[in-house]
Amino acid sequence: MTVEALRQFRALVETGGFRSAAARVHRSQPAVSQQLKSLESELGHVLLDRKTCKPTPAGLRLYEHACRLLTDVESIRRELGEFDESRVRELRLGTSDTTALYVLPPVIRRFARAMPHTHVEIVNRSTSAIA
Amino acid sequence: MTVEALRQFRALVETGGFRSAAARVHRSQPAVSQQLKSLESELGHVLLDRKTCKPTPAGLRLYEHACRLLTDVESIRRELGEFDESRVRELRLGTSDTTALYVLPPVIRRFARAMPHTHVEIVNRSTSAIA
DNA sequence: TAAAAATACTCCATAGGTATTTTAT
DNA sequence: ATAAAATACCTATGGAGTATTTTTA
Repeated sequence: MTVEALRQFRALVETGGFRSAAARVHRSQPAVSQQLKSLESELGHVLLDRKTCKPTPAGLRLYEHACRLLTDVESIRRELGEFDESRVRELRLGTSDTTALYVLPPVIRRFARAMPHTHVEIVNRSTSAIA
Repeated sequence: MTVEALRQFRALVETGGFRSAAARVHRSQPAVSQQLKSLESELGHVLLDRKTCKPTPAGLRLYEHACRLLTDVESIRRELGEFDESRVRELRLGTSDTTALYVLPPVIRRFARAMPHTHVEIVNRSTSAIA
């Protein structure tokens, strides 16, 4: 049972559909299907009625716990986030489309992992404008 | 931030050492080191003083949240577990040492994943005794 | 028949393990 | 000198994606 699975489950219950839930949590629809499936097999219960996308009794119980738990996770993040001292919070970056498309993705991915607290903003303009 | 990382962090705080924490959560010592490291980089704080193995102020806050959250996870498991109806709960298995050593591990792994609620008990005896 | 969910498959990130080095007592 | 933690490296698992099939309204 991962936090991520619970996030997705909450989205399922609250949006009432796999596609909508996927959109809410920024995942693909099959990813949400899979997480639900593994959650169900771990807990040993069907959690969601596939016709109506409404939680079963067991699912409803889980939903309530999940909300509490996720709220708690968010509050941890907020609380420790406020602790923050001197720290770069934002990086603005100007590039051409080509660079943005072919060069940046892996770079940004690594950067975001190394500096999860820095918000990255990318602006695409023509090469000359950027220069 | 995963539930597993929080479990390990709680063990670190409560046992006051990496080796002991690792033993408590059934992981290797480097695994615990790594999880702590990634937790710290995600939350942006040093959480544990490496000399004393005591939590920093931020770590202490996290510890309190972690306890609540983990208790919650356990209560979800317990609550939904009690829901259980007709279900095989135990599988007892007799084998030879050779089979147990060379054949069973991947089989048991798959089985345990597919049937997480069935407790597997393995008894090793000589082939003839098992027969 | 159209929309939604499930399945098949592929790939890659990451968690965990062992072996080893570094650090601290 | 010894014990503990960090680092290096490797492997395997599983989570997520795309493409596709199946299901249902």
